[in-house]
Amino acid sequence: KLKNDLEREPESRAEIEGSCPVCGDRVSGYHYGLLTCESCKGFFKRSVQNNKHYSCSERQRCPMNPSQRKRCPFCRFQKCLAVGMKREAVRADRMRGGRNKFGPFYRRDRQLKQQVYYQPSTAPYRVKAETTPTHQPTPQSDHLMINHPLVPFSSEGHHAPGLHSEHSHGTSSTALHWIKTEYPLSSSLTLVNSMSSSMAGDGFLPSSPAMSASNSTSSSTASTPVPFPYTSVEDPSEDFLAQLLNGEPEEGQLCAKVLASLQREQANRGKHDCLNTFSIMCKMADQTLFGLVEWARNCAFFKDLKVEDQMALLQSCWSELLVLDHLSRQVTYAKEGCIYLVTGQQVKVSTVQSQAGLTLSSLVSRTQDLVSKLKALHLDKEEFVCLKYLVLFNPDVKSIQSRRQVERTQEQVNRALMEHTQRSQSDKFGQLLLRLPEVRSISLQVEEYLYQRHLLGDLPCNSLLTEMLHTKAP
DNA sequence: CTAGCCTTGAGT
DNA sequence: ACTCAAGGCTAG
Repeated sequence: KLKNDLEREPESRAEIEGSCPVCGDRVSGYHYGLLTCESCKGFFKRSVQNNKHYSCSERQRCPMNPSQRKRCPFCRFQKCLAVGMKREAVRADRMRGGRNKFGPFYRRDRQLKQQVYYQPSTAPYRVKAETTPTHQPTPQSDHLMINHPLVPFSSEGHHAPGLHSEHSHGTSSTALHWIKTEYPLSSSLTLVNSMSSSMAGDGFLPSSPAMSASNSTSSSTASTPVPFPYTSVEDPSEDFLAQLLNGEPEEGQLCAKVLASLQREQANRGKHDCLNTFSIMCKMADQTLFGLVEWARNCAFFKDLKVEDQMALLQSCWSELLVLDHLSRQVTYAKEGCIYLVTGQQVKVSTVQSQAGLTLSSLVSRTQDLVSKLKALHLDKEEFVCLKYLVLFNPDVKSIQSRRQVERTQEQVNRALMEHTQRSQSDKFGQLLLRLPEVRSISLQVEEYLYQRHLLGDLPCNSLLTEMLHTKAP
């Protein structure tokens, strides 16, 4: 019997842990944010510690597998970052042993995987037969789940001596609260609790590992400036775009995060106390919104703005960002006739339409129309980021203090988008910009719809969504 | 450089 | 006392 157990153990372990997301080799544990093999762990460590800059002699898409991974360190390192390995987890002070702050996340992630593994049929989310008899969590999304801890780590304190100076003392109007603190609504929402508990001490060093193009101004060994990964670019506008792109979150991680939060939500309620579909959608939107706020806070140019301006911009465009985000997800992932949710599930449009009321129904059709138009234009991710930036940096928002700065950024992005689109189709640029009014219009309708439901008491309380609806500028 | 194995040490 | 992710070491 014991022998049986001993024999079976490694099997199931292997199945749960899967293979290294970088090269496919055998996983040896959590390393720098997720489960990877021993060699990729070592490679990542060396690369970050020695501040390596590789380049690729091919077309930056070299195959990654155990036998070929040595061939192209550039592609290997890129893949490491792409799957979510964290530079912040490599210690600047080289201290050995002990645990860092990610420890709790590893534990949580392990638990989540156990759950998912042992109840594949209860599958990640029961969106309830009401609207979706059709979803099957694709094997691909399962794979993502397995390989990504739900970890949006943003800062590893680096316990660098003498670095914690700023704390958000002083001004704290209630409305400003959520963006000033490390995470929005940290007091009330679950998403955040899990992480703020262990990271609260750090204050908010913005620490965007994304971009710091300039190199070492500080010579201290702690807080090594993070090099910009793409160095070989011929065109300045593409370089600029790469910078914007660098802050884009990875869909797989977002998906895992949202799923995890939904799962926690459901765990907190009894077995038979299921949320209705609308509430689930709200929760998804809410989590997506968190992601977008997080994105904005860390993204180039935006993080240089005054907090008040950041707030004003986000409050004015959150719904547009949400719509845009939805659209990009549809364009890149959705199958024909389906709506692709952040969670990786697909719902037939017809199913939704048959259940939806008048307003929602029209909203869905308008959105789907826009999706097909955008699909026809073959938007790439550069173009989507630009649109997001254009929507975010809106100099027409009232009460903006650094209007010049916002304007300049908008112009810069606009120019980059123009140059980028000109090389593909004749008037793609114009076509793209022409879609923005519709995005705006849809987003307004969304807000209105949500507000109605809010008045009916249908919205889950304590959501960022609700808060946004409320702080709508007069 | 690579990658397997070894040593550390905070968190449990 | 044990765990297990960090860093270290070293043959190939």
